[in-house]
Amino acid sequence: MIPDRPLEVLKAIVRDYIASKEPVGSKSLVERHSFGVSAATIRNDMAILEEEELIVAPHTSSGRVPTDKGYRMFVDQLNEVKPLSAAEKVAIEGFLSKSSDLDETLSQTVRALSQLTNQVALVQYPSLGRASVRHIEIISIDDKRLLLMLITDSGRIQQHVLEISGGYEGGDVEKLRNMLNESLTGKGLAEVSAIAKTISQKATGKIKTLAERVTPELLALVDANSQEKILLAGTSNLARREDDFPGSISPVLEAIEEQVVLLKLISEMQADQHGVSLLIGRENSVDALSSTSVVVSGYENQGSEIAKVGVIGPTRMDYSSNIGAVRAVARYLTKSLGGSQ
Amino acid sequence: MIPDRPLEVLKAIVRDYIASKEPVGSKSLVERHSFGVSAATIRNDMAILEEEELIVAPHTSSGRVPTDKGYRMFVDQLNEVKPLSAAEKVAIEGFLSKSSDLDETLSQTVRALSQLTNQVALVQYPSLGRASVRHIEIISIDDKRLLLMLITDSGRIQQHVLEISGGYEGGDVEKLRNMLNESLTGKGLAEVSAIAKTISQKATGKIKTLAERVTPELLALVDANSQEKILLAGTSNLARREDDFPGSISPVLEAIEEQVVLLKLISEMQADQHGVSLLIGRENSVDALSSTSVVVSGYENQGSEIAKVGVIGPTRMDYSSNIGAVRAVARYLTKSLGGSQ
DNA sequence: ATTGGCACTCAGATCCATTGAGTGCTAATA
DNA sequence: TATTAGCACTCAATGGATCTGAGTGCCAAT
Repeated sequence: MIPDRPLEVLKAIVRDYIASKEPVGSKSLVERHSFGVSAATIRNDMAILEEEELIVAPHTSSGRVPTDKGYRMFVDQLNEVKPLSAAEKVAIEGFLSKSSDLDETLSQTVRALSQLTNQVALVQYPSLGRASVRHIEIISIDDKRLLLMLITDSGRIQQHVLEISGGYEGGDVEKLRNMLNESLTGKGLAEVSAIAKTISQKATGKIKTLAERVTPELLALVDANSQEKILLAGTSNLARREDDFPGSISPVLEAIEEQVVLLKLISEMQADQHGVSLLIGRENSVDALSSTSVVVSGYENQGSEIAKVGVIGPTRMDYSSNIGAVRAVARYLTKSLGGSQ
Repeated sequence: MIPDRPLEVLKAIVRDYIASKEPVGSKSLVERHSFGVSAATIRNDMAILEEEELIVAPHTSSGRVPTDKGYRMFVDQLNEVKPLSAAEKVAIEGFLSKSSDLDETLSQTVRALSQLTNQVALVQYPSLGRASVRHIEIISIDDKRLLLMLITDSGRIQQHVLEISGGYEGGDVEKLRNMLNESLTGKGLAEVSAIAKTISQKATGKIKTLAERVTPELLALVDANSQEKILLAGTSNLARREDDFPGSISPVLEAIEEQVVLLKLISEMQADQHGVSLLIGRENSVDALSSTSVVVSGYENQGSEIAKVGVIGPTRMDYSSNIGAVRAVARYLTKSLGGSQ
């Protein structure tokens, strides 16, 4: 629908604007790129683009700036993303190969991604969804307290200390633990609730008392596990791009700190052509984030996507390299999890 | 050494400047406060203060602004800090009474403090120092991986997943766990290294192999435990006070994200009169933080200080209420830990 | 020791002219 | 029909020049 040259012009505008932060005009455009035509022709093309709301002029008679729609068209046209440099690959490998511990892996990943892209990086913890119980552990810390742990097959470990009023014996704890593990290991988290109840009922005597104290906490853990969690890194990268935000950055930072908002945002995103999914500017529903874009990709364990990883930055970002970085990091993460799970 | 009225003038200047962000002059000073004297007299007093480098004029002939030294004198003169309102107390209680889990307690605390003060709040995890081993746990997750846990008496729980190449039996793991607990429980973290070695030597056969794999990881955990950790909240509060920072906030945010720097800073701080310790502006050694002040207080467990909690914000902050809030939160935290440990 | 008075300073606001990159339109051209 | 040169026009940004007012330091008088 949009002719060829105008499309090229759009791409050039986006690229120049990303590089310079200055609205770009027809003259500088013909100077920097070699379209075989004159500035006047470019102006005609720009009129088309403006008609389609792909670009807009901040003031009557100054250069043009891409709209959200313009950026969108730009990335949709993007058929190859900037691959990582060898050095970057090495850096990622170094970051990720160290640990087989989920917590560490994720926190290293998010830091790596933020350094790679110079954006705010985020990684979502593997969520309940398809997760199942790998192991339940109850440890007696002292005679008044128990440490309850839930380990899921995604590698996520959740623990909670609970206080016990009445006395109990080591044997009881062990019995309860075995009961729980026998009936729950391998079960999906969603099923835990129902099963745990029957255990409470089956038990007798002291163990029953104990079970009645422990199972609610176990369910709370499951709940906390399903309550998704996000790890952030590189917040200061946003601040460095202050000028890309209209009034002040602080509402943006606030919105990003608000995990619930972010989670809702990224969980609604579905990967497109590059295995990467993005929201540009007002495409996302959060008002404070109207001048930011989000780039995420899913990462997998055992063949199915378990959570997302990505970056968030000003709408005026280098989409090509950010998409490349996010995609690469997601792959490395998948590989790293696959290797150790 | 500094006469009475000038001191009062200093206090008024600090308060007015904090409230208005405008350099304050002699005239507005006599208007807003009822010194019984004229503006000219105030000017004389201000000359004294300027002589002592407690205040400074941004430009020849504009109002005065407190220097770091001025703020310092101000807070040192502060003999009563703003107590929390009833509503604030209720809010804290609500925040902190929920959990007996260290992780949760701390993260709730730091969020509460940041909301209370509208500053960036930070809490340091209890560090090794006087901490000792309460319990060591080894859990076999599957036939290739073990989960190693270290629980200290400060309530900190640290875990690490490690992969085992050779096969092992459940009994071996249990034996090793018992050996470790018998010899390490109650011992200070500093002693763990030496003792763990002798265990490796004492063990035989399969257990020895296992021990040789596990103890290094255990030491790494101890190390990670001694490697202090800080929890932050409310970063966006800094951004909201953008104008209080000369060029851009981003170097400030960067410095704050850099845990190592922060840790060094707060660990060198020693409580003064109010049980609270503060660094004002350039009193701290970090360049990027030269226009911020740090307010911290220690919190205790079993009678001795185990870590710090506090806020960091622009030098132009409301010291009185921030000191009050930090002190109160530290006390609540101490109480909350004492109750559950 | 305090004060009224006064000359002086200087950042910030306001106004104005200039500049220049950029536009839209039209008439000529390939 | 698509392209282009030319031209009048717009308007943000820039850089004085000027004005204003809050604030100062100092001095002589109380």
